Amino acid sequence: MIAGGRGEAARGYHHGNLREALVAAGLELARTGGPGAVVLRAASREAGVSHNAVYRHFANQEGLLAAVAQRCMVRLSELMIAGTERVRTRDPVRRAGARLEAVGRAYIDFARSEPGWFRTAFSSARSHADPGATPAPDGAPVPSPYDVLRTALDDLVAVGALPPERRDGAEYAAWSAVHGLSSLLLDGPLSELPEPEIERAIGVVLGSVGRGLM
Amino acid sequence: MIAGGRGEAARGYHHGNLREALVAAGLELARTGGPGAVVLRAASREAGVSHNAVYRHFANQEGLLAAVAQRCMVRLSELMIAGTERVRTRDPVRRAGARLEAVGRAYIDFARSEPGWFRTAFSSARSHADPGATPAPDGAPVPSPYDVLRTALDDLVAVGALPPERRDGAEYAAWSAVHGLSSLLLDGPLSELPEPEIERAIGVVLGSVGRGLM
DNA sequence: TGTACATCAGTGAACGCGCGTTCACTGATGTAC
DNA sequence: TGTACATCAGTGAACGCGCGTTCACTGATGTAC
Repeated sequence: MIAGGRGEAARGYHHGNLREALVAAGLELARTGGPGAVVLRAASREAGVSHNAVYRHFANQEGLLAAVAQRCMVRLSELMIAGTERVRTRDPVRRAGARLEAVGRAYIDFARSEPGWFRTAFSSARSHADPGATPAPDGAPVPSPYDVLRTALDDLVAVGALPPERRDGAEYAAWSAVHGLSSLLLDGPLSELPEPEIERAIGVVLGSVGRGLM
Repeated sequence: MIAGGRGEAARGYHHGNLREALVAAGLELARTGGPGAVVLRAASREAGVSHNAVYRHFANQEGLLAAVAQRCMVRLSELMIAGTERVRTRDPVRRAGARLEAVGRAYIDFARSEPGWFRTAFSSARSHADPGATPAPDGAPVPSPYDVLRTALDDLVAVGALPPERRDGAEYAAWSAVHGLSSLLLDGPLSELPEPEIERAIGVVLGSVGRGLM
């Protein structure tokens, strides 16, 4: 009961897990304000700590932002994985197709329901999504969104739904379509579309991805 | 020789065309630094004028940025139009297809060659690309990028290359793919791809757009 | 078990920065008579 | 053609803001003996 997470107890001079608290505060800031809102002083304020305590755990503000961005990327991955796992279709061919669609839908859902996090995930100049697995928040490695997409495409080939000669580069097409729609819905002209039209656009894009691969 | 544009002459107390000079300065700032670099004081500095003179021509900094963003959007439109006009194919069906591809390629080229302008064009919370034609820099109305894309798709239907029942919503699919690839190449993980692989990705995406429509 | 001491994780004050915006102003321009 | 005056487009000083970062510091923690 003493050393527990965020409770009042054991909050003496030493915080206990300030790094984690700062990332959590940064996530809260990013959620509403996007990457620009992840500022050092606000994060430390929210963590209840003087602002230069941050330098004990991060090289500078950029380091904090990078940690927050990576966390956002992990959340995206988790949602994509959860999406594929929710598919219950029995037929292998149809299941592989449904999984690819679920991956895309999860991506777009994340962007729409958590725009601040989505923008933050892609804010750091240099990628966090690209290289294989990222060290996860709780220790277990989490595949990148890119990995999740690749797996879905590989499965499509395995069940014979995607011709092997079309597999090469297919991630570019699928990823671009889904990422582009997400961006346009958040910051572009499509942000003003009424909800039913948005749903239709999502359907069109996901459908076109499927057909475009064949 | 007296009232000419940017020359030394006739630069008395009154500037002559300060609004235009400020937008030009803003464009220069946006070109290298993106939307975040379009700050009031730097723009007025570059225009050789005290910083509060800006308020004679724009309500505030946001107004200046909006004007710059709109100009970026117009440039994108112009490049897309120029791209379609460069197509020389005779056969109507193949020409319509080549034009759509040219539109997409121009879009991606703009993003890659002028990333600051591309980001600025899509920076304003509310759209500048969506509604019909925008009042152009020199007076003549310029169709929005969206208009250009629509025209290309309509042509595709007109020549029978795109089934009419596929026309509806087709702009979402095409635009998303091309915008998504542009974004991923600028700010996402794809920014680290070697040049030949980037070319391949562009080819894959444009090809998939074509197939996805059919 | 007790003590000395190194290390670590915080504090608090201060720095300089560029920003957007407001204020009262003044010099230039153009128009009415 | 000349003059009075309103309007307009700039100036210059000042405001308050929150930011990132650095400095010298101090209280807490853990370890060697």
